[in-house]
Amino acid sequence: MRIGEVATAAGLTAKTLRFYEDRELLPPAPRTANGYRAYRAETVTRLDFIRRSRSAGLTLAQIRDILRIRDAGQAPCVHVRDLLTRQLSDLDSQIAELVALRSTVAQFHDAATEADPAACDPERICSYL
Amino acid sequence: MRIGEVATAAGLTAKTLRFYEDRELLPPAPRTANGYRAYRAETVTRLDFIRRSRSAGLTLAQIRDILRIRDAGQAPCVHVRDLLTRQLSDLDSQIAELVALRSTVAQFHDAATEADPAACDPERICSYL
DNA sequence: CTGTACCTTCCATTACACTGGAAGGTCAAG
DNA sequence: CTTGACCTTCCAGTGTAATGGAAGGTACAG
Repeated sequence: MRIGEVATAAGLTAKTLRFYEDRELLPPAPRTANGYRAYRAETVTRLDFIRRSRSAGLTLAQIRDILRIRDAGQAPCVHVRDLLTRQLSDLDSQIAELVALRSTVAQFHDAATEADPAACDPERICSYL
Repeated sequence: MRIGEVATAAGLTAKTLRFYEDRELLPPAPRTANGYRAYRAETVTRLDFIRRSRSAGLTLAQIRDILRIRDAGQAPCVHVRDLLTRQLSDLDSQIAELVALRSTVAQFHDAATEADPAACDPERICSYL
């Protein structure tokens, strides 16, 4: 399969596949006589895995590490479990941060909605913030 | 006041102040005979405003726009109110996205915790994802 | 022979807010 | 006279995941 075929099958672009090869998520593809990349059909499966992992919010570097373990012939279970645990707690922190920010902004917003524009002190630039 | 003094007073670095000048959050500072930037004490107030705005999650471009309005002699109230309204709804979307992602990851994580590593199919790379 | 649809590499760019470093000027103290 | 702490400009890089485009090679149809 040529790069465009694989890309279409995986719902990506040829550019992205070359980029993934550069980032070592795909092994260097064997080439045909004219220099075109020649992929096996399993590559689509691998790209599906990458897509699922991306949808779990894993970075390309994290996915690359999982793939390296699998490519070394080992089961990446333990690694993946740890990754997901960390990902969960990262998400919890991020959500907590955003919720806190939301409440700060909501306060500013309430102040801005209720306050009297005439009370503004130009020195302070904006009395709502 | 020289740049280092102002930076220290505002809890920033001289680099950041030059960067803010470049991004037009600070007007070009007047210079002393030797070319050093000479700031008035009010600059610290302006930087405090910038800090408060940053802590509300506003971008430097948004803050720059507020400052432009104020520098033009007008009260930026209405603009700020709109900005905060949009900021609130942006935050709500972001939080919703992260919460959804968290639930996806939690499912993967539960699968990874309960599943049997022996059931892994190397072809699929990782049966948890 | 030409058009077109592919493919190749390499370099630059996007958004965000800085940060690092090079190369050099200025000023007061010791 | 040198050391050290400042200051100046300008260029490049950080991290993320691609995307855009130039310049050129390949394959096949009409």
